[in-house]
Amino acid sequence: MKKNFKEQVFEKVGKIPRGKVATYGQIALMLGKPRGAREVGWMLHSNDDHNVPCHRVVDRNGRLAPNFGGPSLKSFGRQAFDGAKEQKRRLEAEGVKFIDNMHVELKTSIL
DNA sequence: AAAGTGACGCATT
DNA sequence: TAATGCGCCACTT
Repeated sequence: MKKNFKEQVFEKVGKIPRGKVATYGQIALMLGKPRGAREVGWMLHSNDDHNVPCHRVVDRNGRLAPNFGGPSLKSFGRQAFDGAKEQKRRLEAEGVKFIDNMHVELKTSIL
């Protein structure tokens, strides 16, 4: 259980204001790693701290992380993505607008 | 230590 | 919401 990177990632994600989302790439950029997008998402899946609103983190297209469509997939099925429905509802509750069932308005990104 | 892995990003097909 | 391949960086075994 290292720290460093994860800590930084969590901090950035935790700083995302309510009603906004951030992309892995942007977070990575903030950490000084323009190509570290993967690592950002990785920390989240590896650590999935319930204090970190992973659901506010989307990919560069504004799409949410792959939910694998159902809780049957033990791979993730975490509180972060309890299900596309759940996640969408959650983000909408915070003021994030969806352009599709899986896409949020990138205009709502922190950048 | 080396290889494998991965919730991405971008170019190409 | 194409799919595939390559690159990047950190973590695990």
